[in-house]
Amino acid sequence: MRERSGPAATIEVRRAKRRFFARGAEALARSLLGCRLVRVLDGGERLSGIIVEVEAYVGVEDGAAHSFGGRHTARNHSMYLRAGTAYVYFTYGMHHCFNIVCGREGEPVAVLVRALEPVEGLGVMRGRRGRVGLKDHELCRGPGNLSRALAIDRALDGVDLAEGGRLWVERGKHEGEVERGARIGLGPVGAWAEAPLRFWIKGNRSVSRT
DNA sequence: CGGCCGATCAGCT
DNA sequence: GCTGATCGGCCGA
Repeated sequence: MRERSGPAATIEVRRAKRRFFARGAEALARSLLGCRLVRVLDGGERLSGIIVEVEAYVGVEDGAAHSFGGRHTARNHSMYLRAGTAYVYFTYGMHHCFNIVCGREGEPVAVLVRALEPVEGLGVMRGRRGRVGLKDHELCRGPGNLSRALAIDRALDGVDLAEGGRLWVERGKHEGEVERGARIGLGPVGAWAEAPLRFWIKGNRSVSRT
């Protein structure tokens, strides 16, 4: 069986507006697959990739979410801002994870973007990853790697994707099947550990796990 | 290929 | 003091 090698999606150069983000995490997660995440660096370099893997964190009832039980701290404050806000947090002492806030205003709901298929700026991404010999499909595979490749860190926590000039989403469609399964890396959070809230494009090589 | 583990630090108990 | 929405190197099979 042959792996697909073409791009995962057809992109329209149409920036996602507030309304696109203002819905539940599971619905947004599915719709983000096939969209393009675009990042413009201070120097003007443009980096982008097609979103191929996401996880939904559905709100205060979600035992695996940073906002579980209404927890509201300095770290997760962005989750309480309006839909379309970036929630970027630092974890394991060395990695950043990039999320898109969704839901109704004030509801701490978000989608974690776990992997991209690189489209623009692969050379810059490769340099930023700092590891030699990476294949294209490894550049943005995994939430920490994606953040590193696109220069996403806490400086972007709280920025508005529906307004901002350095980070946004372009609507796109993909043709592959969507698969779903348990989210990755969760601790003992009961039934929430098994909830099938991770979504990915079947067969795409940039997906972190299959 | 799969499991183990260290890195490294902010947030929380 | 412990743990984590991770990653990659190392080890053994």
